[in-house]
Amino acid sequence: MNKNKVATFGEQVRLLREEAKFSLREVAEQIGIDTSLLGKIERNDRQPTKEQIKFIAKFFNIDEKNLIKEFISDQIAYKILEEEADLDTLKVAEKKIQYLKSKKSVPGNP
Amino acid sequence: MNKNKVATFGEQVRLLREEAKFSLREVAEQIGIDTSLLGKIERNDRQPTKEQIKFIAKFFNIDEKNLIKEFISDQIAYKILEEEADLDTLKVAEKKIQYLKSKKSVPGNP
DNA sequence: TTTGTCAAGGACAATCTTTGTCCAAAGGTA
DNA sequence: TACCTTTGGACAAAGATTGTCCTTGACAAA
Repeated sequence: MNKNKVATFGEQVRLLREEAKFSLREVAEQIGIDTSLLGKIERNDRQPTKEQIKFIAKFFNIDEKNLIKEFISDQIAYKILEEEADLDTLKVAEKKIQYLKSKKSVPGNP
Repeated sequence: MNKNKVATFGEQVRLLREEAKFSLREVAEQIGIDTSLLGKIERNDRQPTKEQIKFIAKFFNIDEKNLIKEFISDQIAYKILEEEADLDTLKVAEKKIQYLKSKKSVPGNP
């Protein structure tokens, strides 16, 4: 798969599947879920569980951690869009992550 | 309030309240919620609704949009932390936001 | 046409999560 | 003691999500 192409989690899964020339049914069966559910996941109208992501990664033989990252970044992207939040909200979030990490690692802090 | 200080949504609300020398009860009463709930919001163990954020902004006479941004960035920060995701997940999210925005704005696209 | 496969999407029960309140307890102050 | 503040547990009510089943439409092959 083209690594430079930006695509949502679902789109990426669909691409993987189409490249490998599988039908939804074939893949869903292997993963152990309903055909319809996999279709929804590919269209981003159902969120996959961690388990399902693992199965998908295993099925297509791709890195699981990376696929999870794709999923989480999707969730963040959708949140920003649906809240109509400014892009720079991400910058604020980044600062907070560092702040919260440092906070946690200070000994004697709750 | 010091704009350079990074703090979570709840911490910021608490600071505002303490600076203005109000008790939880006094503020909660005005906002129309339980004292305990406001306390939890300040400790980030309950999420405020949009409505509550509006009331809080009004009460302390601060910019509502900005407070909402603080809230959303909090949510993103907590998500990254609890998923133990890489910081660069945010970069991926940013690309996806742009991608999704451009996708939506192309005429003749679903 | 008919048959078969595929994907899209609606409906819905089951399940999981979150919300908001009430209450009890701990700590402080007068 | 009496009073006030904050914390946090428990829990019903409300809300959101999941996964499945089923129907529909599109397309291709026989």
